[in-house]
Amino acid sequence: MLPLLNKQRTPLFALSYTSLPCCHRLFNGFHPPFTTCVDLSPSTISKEITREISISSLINSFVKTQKFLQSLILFKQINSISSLSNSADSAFPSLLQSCVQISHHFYLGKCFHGYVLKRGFVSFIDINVSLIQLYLKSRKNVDAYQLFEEMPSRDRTYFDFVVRGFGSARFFEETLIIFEEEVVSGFVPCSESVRQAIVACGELKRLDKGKWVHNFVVHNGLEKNVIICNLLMSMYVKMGKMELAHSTFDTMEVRDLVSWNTLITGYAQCGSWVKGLDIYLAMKECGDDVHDNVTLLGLVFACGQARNLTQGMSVHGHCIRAGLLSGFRLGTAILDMYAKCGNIEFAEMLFEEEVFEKSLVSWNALISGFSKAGFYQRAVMFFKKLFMHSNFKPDSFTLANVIPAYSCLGYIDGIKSIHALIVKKGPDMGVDVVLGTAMVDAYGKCSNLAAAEGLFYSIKEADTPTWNSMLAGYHLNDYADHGILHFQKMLKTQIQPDTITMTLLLQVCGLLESLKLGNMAHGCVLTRGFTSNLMVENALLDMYVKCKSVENSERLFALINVKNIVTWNTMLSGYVKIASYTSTMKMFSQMLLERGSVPDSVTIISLIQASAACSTSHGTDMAHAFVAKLGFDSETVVMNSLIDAYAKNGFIDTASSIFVHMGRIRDQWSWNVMIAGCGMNGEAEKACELLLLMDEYGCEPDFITFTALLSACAHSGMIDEGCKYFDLMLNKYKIQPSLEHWTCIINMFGRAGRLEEAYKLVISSQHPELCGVNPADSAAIWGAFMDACGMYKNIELGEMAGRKLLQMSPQNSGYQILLSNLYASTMRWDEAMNTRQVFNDGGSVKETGISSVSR
DNA sequence: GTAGGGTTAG
Repeated sequence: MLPLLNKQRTPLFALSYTSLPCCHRLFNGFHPPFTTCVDLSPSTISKEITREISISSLINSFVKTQKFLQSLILFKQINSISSLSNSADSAFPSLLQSCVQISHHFYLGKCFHGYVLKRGFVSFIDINVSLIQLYLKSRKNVDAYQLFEEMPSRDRTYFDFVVRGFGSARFFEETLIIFEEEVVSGFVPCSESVRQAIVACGELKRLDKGKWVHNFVVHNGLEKNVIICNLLMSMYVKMGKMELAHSTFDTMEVRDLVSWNTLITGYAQCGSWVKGLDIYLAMKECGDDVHDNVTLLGLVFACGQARNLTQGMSVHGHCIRAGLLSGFRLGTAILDMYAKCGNIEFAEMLFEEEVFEKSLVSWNALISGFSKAGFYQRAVMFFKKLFMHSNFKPDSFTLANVIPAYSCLGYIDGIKSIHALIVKKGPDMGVDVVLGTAMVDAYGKCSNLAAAEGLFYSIKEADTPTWNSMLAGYHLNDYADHGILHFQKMLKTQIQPDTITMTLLLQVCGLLESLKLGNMAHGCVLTRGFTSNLMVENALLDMYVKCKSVENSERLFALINVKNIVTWNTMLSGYVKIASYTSTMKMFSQMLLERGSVPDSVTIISLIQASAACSTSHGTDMAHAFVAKLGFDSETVVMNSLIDAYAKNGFIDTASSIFVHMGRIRDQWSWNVMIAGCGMNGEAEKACELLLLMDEYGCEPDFITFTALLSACAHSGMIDEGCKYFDLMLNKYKIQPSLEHWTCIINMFGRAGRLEEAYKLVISSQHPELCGVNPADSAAIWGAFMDACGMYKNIELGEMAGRKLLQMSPQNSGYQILLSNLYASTMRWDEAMNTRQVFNDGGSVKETGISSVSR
């Protein structure tokens, strides 16, 4: 085997490589390890080598015995000796093989490519092929393809090799091109190449090419090849062309279990689980082959996708009878099926009782189940359990499953620690889109838009859901203008908007209450053909409702053929919004007549609001009775709305007794609504007591609680109390004051005529580091102060504030209306009229952002 | 060759 490697000669090489860590391995197997090392000069090596052995043969021997690193080291050494630099020429194919086999192959390969070019060997088949292989292994498809193009003479073997190479490296575009070129050049590709070409068509979803390859198969008599036909079926399945997959199946001369399984799982994956089951039954009847766990896996998946628990349980029974439950992946699939069908307790039981071998995927399926069913605490608990007490390490699936649980619980710290985990050692965010998307969504939900944006722009392969998540973040945090810009940016990319994008876009338009933008979005919905989707239609309806366009919403409502509860609720809430209570009632009666429309808590809330508003004395009582009759009295949201209605109509005692009765079903909103109710009814002291009680009951106040409390104090003139709670909000609860808080407290001082103190507050609100007020809010705070000046007829201070406002945003015409009000308050009518004239010429109030305060 | 778990929404 190694005629040139004689034991007496080998010390020469061993000694010259002693500085390398592989020294011991170098001649392992040829002779005993060396203990003495003497440094030899290159000239000595040179003499020794040329005298005794052929370098190429030695290198080849190394490669044949899989001593790849050694072969490369030897080459490097030889190459540094100029007199020997050409003596390894015939070992180039072997050396390239070594590059392919060991790590850092790309850099080594680049080096060798240089040598190859220098020596003019690039068109030697074995060298070209090895270089291609090398580049493919380093994922450098462009370099590899260039080598293919530069190859002057190509035979069938060469083509087949390159097709296989690109195919198995999953560079499908190139695979297909090279395969086509092979056929066009008049060669008949081997069956392995045909297989690769079929797979490539499926992955690229190129139906035209797929049919062309199919045709090739038929014309070359390959349809007897079961594997090829199965692959053709699988290709059609991947393209969603089940009818073609089925017809291929029908024309097959020979079928095996894989053929049946491909068809069954194909139907299962496209949602036709009934069809999948039919095929399964047909297969049993044929007696063609006995099903295996892949068959059942397909069926279980189908039931899970279809959320068909009954059928799923029957398949489960089948698995038990067939004794396949503990088999390959089946246990996890069944667990997942139960979780998807909402039977999460059973899924947990399967998991805990260990009826099958658990894998990381089983953990992930369970965590996903909890997360989707809204059991966020338990999702987090199992995640922690996996992290601390199992032998598995969370992967990107685990994280993507637990992230929504964390964000729905508002655990920003949990989100941040997962982020740290990803950055530290986890999957690369830029590569894993789904995980990145989940993180963007989570930051959006936790109102950390800066983090969400930072992440979003770092995701290289952002897809539609990623863009949607960012859009959802803008919507959720009231950044409507950013949302519109985001959508416009999206249109400039290759990423296609889907129904969710359109829904979010319409919501953003609703947020802006801009009919103009809404109409444009409507146009977009029409041109992109999203009108047949009920979710989009409901969002469209909601947009018109939010823009208070009764005419458009009624027209659209009439056009929606199949309505669901959301459609009705949107319309009902719309009528409530425009105070058209008789229409609300009429629509509700109409809804009850419609088959299949059962009111839910959202419906009832609109009803309560309408009844309470149209008949102040009895309306709320009637609604209350109705709530009890329909059994909604255990629904927190409904009862909160009832408290609100009673309080708004001045029945604070009834509101209070409902609140007390609610007991355990009270949530943060119940407390907020009750505190606000007390404020409205002049019971600010009671509101303050409720805050303390809320804390005792373990319910933490939020910024809404303080909005209610501050306005209660403002209305009752309890300035010192108001200041105390403002301080509490800032320092104890660490809540950043919003525009509403600032205007409320300035208003409070204004009413009491304590303008100096109000002024101090305005100044303190302007420190961005301290309070984080944005420029638009800042202007609005000055506006509120001007209002306060008007109330106390302090023209001098008011004008000063006006100048400040003008200086801050010269484009903003809103300040003139405030100024005009200020003059009017002291009956300086001429000045008031003049200022208003400027305003009338100046444009719309809506855009100023001040109008809400001046009202 | 067929093959279990993930993000976005009314």
